[in-house]
Amino acid sequence: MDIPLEAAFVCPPGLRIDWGHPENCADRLPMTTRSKRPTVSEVARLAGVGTTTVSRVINGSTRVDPNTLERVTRAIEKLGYMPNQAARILRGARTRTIGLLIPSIADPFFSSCAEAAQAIARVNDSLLTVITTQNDPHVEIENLNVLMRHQTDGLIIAPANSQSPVLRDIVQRLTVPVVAMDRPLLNAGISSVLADGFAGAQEATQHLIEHGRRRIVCLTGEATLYTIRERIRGYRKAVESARLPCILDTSIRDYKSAEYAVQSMMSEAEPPDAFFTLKNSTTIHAFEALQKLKIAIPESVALVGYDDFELAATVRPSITVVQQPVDEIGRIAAEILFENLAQIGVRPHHMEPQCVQLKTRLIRRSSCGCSVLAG
Amino acid sequence: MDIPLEAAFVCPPGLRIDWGHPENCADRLPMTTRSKRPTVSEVARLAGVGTTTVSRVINGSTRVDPNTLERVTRAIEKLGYMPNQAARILRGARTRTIGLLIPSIADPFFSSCAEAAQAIARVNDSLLTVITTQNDPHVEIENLNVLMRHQTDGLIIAPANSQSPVLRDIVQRLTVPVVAMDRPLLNAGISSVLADGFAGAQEATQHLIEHGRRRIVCLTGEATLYTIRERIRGYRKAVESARLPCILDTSIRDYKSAEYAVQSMMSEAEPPDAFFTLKNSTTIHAFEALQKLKIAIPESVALVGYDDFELAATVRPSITVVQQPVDEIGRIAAEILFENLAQIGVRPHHMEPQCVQLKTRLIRRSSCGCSVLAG
DNA sequence: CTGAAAGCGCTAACAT
DNA sequence: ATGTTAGCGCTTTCAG
Repeated sequence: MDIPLEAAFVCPPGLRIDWGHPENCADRLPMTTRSKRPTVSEVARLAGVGTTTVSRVINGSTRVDPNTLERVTRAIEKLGYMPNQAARILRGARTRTIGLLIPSIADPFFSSCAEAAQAIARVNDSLLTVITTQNDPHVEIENLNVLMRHQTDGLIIAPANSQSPVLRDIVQRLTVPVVAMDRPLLNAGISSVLADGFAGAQEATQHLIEHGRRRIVCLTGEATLYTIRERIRGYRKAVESARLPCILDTSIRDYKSAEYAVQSMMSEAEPPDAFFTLKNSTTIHAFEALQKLKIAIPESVALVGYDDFELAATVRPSITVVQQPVDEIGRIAAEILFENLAQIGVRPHHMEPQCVQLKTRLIRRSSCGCSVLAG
Repeated sequence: MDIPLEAAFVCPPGLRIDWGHPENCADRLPMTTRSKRPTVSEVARLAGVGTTTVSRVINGSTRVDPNTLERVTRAIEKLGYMPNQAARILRGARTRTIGLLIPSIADPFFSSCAEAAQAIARVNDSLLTVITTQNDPHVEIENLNVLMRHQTDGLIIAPANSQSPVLRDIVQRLTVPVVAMDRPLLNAGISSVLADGFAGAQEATQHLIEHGRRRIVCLTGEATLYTIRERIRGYRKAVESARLPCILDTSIRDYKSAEYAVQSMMSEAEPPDAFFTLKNSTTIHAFEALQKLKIAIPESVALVGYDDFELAATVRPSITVVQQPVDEIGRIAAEILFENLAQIGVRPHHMEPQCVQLKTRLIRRSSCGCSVLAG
């Protein structure tokens, strides 16, 4: 038994929803807003003991007389006492809060990562504080400072720029553990959890080649992100190995640009026979444009997208994609962070940074030319 | 000028990425992990002043000699000093953290709300801590306690059960402001920000009726949530006003159950001529089932869904939906929370609770029978 | 304009 | 087994 009385804080008296005694409910705290919460000394006074004893009870020390323990426990319940976190933190305790610094919460990829990370935080009795960067390096650094001011125990970050020397310097002089997620932070000596975009893109491109496609155009969207670059590398590797042309198009930003790009490419002398899109929005825009222009998928052009999305299987034709282990990424990043946290104090310095590369999975549906069972 | 030197904390010396002096970068803090951060007294000593003066400088008091201010500022920068939040909080300052208690982060609806709320928190110089309930009342209460232990300044919550007396009691005796989001918490005397599901569903059903549909089946999915109930009320109102049968089906949980439900209904003597689905997943499952069973939309049955989703416009036929003001909900909930926070101390008790009902919008696409421009 | 000192609530030496 | 006390880092009277 470690912290036997935590239950008293988790569910203060009368608030237990399972085994509560209704008669305890109504009359504990006055309805007028209590501005001051009870403190250890008040509990101590009521129980007729010293503050140390109360502290020991709260923290589950066994060296307390069963009799006193009983009295103290009752005093705690009577007062509805809850320890003041700030005081504990001031004395050096952890804040039990970790920070998550990501481009956006609304992005399904990152929101899934966040959900997974939060679950791990919960298991480790910690909270997750989410703050977004919109991929703006300035905002990123500012928010990183905000997080540090709030003394989060550690940090998971998806760096806007994997090579930013400024960010690297800041992270290196941080005294709390940091884990990079989805994108590494190069030479910062921190662990990172990534999906293997190179292999994923290579496999996808290779698959298209096996379908007999010869002019495979890679629709990158904005190509500044590390992840996108890796995918480009994978694509390039595959086409070059097959002595096929490497054709990159970075122009697609929205539906309009997609329609324009597709239309002009398809009316060239040697039109593409496949598109490989490197991110979700690009896949969708390209798909819509193809539909609108009545270009048959996969007959005229095949389509493979990077990153799965809910309706990829539902649209007609269903879209073949490279699927990333989204939850895993968030989960493992958080797990590594808490492992690091557990090491602090045990070993003089932080753990050896590790770089976890997660495998992607090619989900074969119809748009690549595979014939799949309907549904 | 309010807190003129916060800049010093936002961007400690050498870490400014715009106007930084590179030569300041490398040699400030020793590479060995500094376990102890500098404190006010260290700054005071270095600047040759008292701690009071340092505090004044930090907090932007104007009553400081320009000369001393200069010295102190330099000392702060030299040491890379950052105030210790815990100490401030212990003295009664806000934690500048608000909590968000939602069913799931991965759900696009709530992740969008969260993004909007986080943006408002940022504007108010606060952090957002997200914690999920999976709609489990037990988890909800436990997590609410966790949040309170962490002394968040306030709380935004999407209650798993709008009528839970237990949750109501807990919330009522909380000393921090609470705002309900998406779903109210009845009789708890707190503000709430909701989308008007009743009106939205009524309008959608009405629209189907205007298209000449007579047997409109409402596919509710799980019908325990407040929001779903409101939508059912709206549907019922519309069909009953038109003296049409009110047909509810609560059976759809996944693709399988959707296929089964659709198939059996369509083979009845009087098959439905329209489906009104009350949530995203139900819409998608029904749509897939209809596709699979080769039932023409909207010729055989029309389809209208509640809640918009990215590809609703892309699938064929495009799906007519009731669109909720997602960002607004998160934004306004957070705004009200910070308004309440601002009132504390000014007025003796919290502000009058307000209930904001946001209008939904019917997005007319093809599946309802409207002929829309392609795209 | 500036400084000394008290005290926020808690825990850990160090007594007893 | 239990109590006394110092002090975490900060702000804020209250004096100078």
